[in-house]
Amino acid sequence: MTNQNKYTLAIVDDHLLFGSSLEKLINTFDEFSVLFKARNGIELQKELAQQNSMPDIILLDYNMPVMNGYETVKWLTQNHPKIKVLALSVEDNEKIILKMIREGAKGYFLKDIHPDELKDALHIVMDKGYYYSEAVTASMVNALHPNSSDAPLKLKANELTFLQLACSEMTYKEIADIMNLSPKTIDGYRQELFNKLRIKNRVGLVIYALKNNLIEL
Amino acid sequence: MTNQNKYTLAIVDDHLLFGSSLEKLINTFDEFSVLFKARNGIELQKELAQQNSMPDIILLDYNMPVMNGYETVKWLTQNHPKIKVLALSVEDNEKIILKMIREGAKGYFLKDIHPDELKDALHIVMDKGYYYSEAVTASMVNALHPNSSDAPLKLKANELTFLQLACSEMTYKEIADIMNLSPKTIDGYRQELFNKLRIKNRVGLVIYALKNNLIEL
DNA sequence: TTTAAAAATAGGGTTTTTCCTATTTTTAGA
DNA sequence: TCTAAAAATAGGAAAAACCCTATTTTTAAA
Repeated sequence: MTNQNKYTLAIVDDHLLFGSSLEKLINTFDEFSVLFKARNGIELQKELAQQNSMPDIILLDYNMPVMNGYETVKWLTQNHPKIKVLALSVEDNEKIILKMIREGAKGYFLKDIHPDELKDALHIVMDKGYYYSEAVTASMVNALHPNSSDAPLKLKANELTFLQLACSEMTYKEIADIMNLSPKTIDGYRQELFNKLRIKNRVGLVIYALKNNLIEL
Repeated sequence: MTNQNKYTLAIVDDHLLFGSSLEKLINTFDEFSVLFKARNGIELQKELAQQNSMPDIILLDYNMPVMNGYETVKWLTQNHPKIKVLALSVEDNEKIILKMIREGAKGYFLKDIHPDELKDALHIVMDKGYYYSEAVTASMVNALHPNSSDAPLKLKANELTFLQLACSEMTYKEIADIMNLSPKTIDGYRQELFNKLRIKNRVGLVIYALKNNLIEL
């Protein structure tokens, strides 16, 4: 296969070493070659603007500091719908997977994938237009099965404030003073949150707040 | 340079794609070639046992599920002191850096290093025996500057277990059952920890555990 | 084997948290 | 202005958490 006929890729990853290494690997594949690399979505946009030919596939890391995978794939599907985006991540996180696919990614795989599987995936995505591994399929099945519905669960402003203050060593009485409310009102917030969040005690509150990034440590 | 004269490396990383890619990259360096790869410390031990020549350098990922970077470098410095270990991680975490260096790693760098810098690092480590980047040096300086004293504060095994269990919605009575101790003993641990950690209540325990990576969320 | 230190257990009291249910006040819309 | 829903407040009581001091058991070392 001549170089002209190869499918071209772009790699978007903030880990230089990984990006460069992956480039070498892909260039050993007969039918693929790397057109360029970028460190984040912004750099990608610049590269695409000054490139005279578009890549067929973009390998996109989810975890990037500047313009992350989610924002980037969103931008790509709007501005370059022909380019197939494959999302890449270290995390086997169902939410991320679904988010990326909803936004238009044609596939998703983990960084511990075997190189042969990557090669297969590249072929398949050029062939069929998408590549969904078993893990991804499983996630989608789960998503259609809203058993453990993970609705964002909106908290009212006061509830949130209380929740955040509860993640400290203050007593509820002290929290009531700070919020300028009766301790009994605070007690109401507490009970309401216990019910909503299906938790049993104040430690549950702290854990919930942490898991949902409602407080910083 | 003939293949015979090249310095040899081993790569230990649980992310297959990264490991394989990195291998390709390193094999493009004139003076280095990859002898073998492993996915964790256990696999590395097996490989070393059946290999007839030892690698000059081992590139070791810190984050591995089975036998992690810390344990692996410890084992290596004891069993293969001649092999130079370079630790590799995505996290710019001072504690990890220092831990690895104390255990005998000859260098540490982040996965967003530039390939050229990696190449330089490999040369330097073969030349001088170690490679400490600016980031690492900064960490060491900080370590010698115990301004914000972060004394590790050793907890006894039982205290630690209790602390971890306390970061749940269990009552102390339930924790006592699990640990097969009297609730009074648990109460003793609690009080002891409150004094040691200068905290006032159970929420303080949870926060302490989180801040010191004693529990996962 | 003796002994001192460490670990575990106990008693008992105070405070805070947790859990009901019910009433008053405030707010927003008809 | 009237009214229903939401928010705030209250009382009371059981459970859990918290605190201090003291005794028994276990452990390790002399």
